[in-house]
Amino acid sequence: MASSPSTKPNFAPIRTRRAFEVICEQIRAQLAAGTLKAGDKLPAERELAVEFQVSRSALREALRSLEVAGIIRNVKGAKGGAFVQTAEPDRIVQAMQDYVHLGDISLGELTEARLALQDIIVRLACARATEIDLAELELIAERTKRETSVEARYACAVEYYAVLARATKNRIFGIFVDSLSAILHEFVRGPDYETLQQSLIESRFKLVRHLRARNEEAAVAEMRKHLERVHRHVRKNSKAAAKG
Amino acid sequence: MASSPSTKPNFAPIRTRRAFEVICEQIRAQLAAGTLKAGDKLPAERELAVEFQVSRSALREALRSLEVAGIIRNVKGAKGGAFVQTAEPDRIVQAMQDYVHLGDISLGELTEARLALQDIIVRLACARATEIDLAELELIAERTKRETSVEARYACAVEYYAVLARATKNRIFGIFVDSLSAILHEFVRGPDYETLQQSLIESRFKLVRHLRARNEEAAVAEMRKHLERVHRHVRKNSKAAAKG
DNA sequence: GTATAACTAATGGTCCGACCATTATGTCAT
DNA sequence: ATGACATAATGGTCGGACCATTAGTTATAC
Repeated sequence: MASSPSTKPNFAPIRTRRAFEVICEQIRAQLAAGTLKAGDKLPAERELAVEFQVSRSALREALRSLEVAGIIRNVKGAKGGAFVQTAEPDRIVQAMQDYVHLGDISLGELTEARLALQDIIVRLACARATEIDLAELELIAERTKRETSVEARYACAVEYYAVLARATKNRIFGIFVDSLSAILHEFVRGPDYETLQQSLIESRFKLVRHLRARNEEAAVAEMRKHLERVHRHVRKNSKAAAKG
Repeated sequence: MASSPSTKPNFAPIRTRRAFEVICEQIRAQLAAGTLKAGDKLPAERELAVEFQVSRSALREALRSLEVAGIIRNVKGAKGGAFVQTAEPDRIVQAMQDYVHLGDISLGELTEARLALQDIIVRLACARATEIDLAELELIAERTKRETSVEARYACAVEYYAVLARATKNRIFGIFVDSLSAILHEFVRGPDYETLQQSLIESRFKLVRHLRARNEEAAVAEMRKHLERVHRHVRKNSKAAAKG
């Protein structure tokens, strides 16, 4: 406001670099560079603190961040320490869940994304699913039929989608599907969910039959029909919850 | 191994619940329940520590986790504190990046996923893009032409994809695209990238023209052609890096 | 009166040192 | 050999201290 007009301010936003951030970056860099990889063990906290020339508290905050990010796992006791983890998509799912909770992502966006995503997945799975994949899908569908609790059957459904995604041989789709499943889980409860579940099982068998026949269009159509029923239910519940 | 065969072990994996985890959960729960929402300010650390009956260190580790997860932001000074953040997809992108670094997600998976994703996005954008969206896309393409540095032009490309994703009116796709852009960024460097960039600009204009004409198939075809060129380049670089 | 400077209080960031809980390993008595 | 016990390593927690930054308040200068 009171700046002289002759010189353009052009200030760069200063950024206080906290100790733990720098430590995290260094460790992440070693990870990207490959000097650190899954299974490796970091030195003990007290040792690392000396190495980085920070207090143990600051170092611990860095390790805690990395642990929360799913990069390391802290195990205590003798021969314990911070171990670099193998990749787990859980954190991505968690991040997406946080995002949805914090923001105003609508149910419509979620269901639309899922529909579009499953379209791709079914097409790829139709081309690439092995007999092992198909058999596993059938097995899960069979198991779903035998399960008694609503919760157990839902878990089966999640697994079914996950295995289907795996059949694409592309793990990226698996992550996306897992994330959406986890988020939509919160909306799925309702009075008539149990009867819906029952009627969905047959659809899962049909899908496998289409996949085995490599009938892409029929498979996609079956999945769309399937999901649209689920989403109708979800929307109804959501509306009921908003009213109640 | 040495367990008695008469009794099935069936042990539940015990889980040491650390203080900071419990704190995180409670705060996350309040978030999901809506009692905490974006913009709210948490009590001061020393105060919260008393409330949770833990030491300040333990509480700080919890806050640090939440900050790393993008849920809160710690601002210091008087009237500072932990503020609940508005939703930012950055953390999801970060989580995906970590996953790729840690795991063995191949370049092929990344490019395939991007291709499939952009297919959907182009189709949706074709149906829903407003004139404002289209004008912005053109503006970015124009700006790309004027930029001189490779890095600046790449930033324009990322922005172009982001705006295109926004044109779908579904933020989920935006997140996916941002994530893949960030990850693929690492692979994009190379000797002849500059000449490639130049030749890609025209393709961006063409895509906008197809979108404006609501010609879905032409738009999808243009995007596929565009991406396949980029991915060929990326693969070549990747192979060169592996050899070198 | 107004503007500037100095002071004060609140708050996150860091450090230190201590102790606890858990775990692996070595040791010793039986 | 085997089981109980001691030992050491290591993460988890605690409490207190001080620093740096920031917003508000008060004093001072003009």
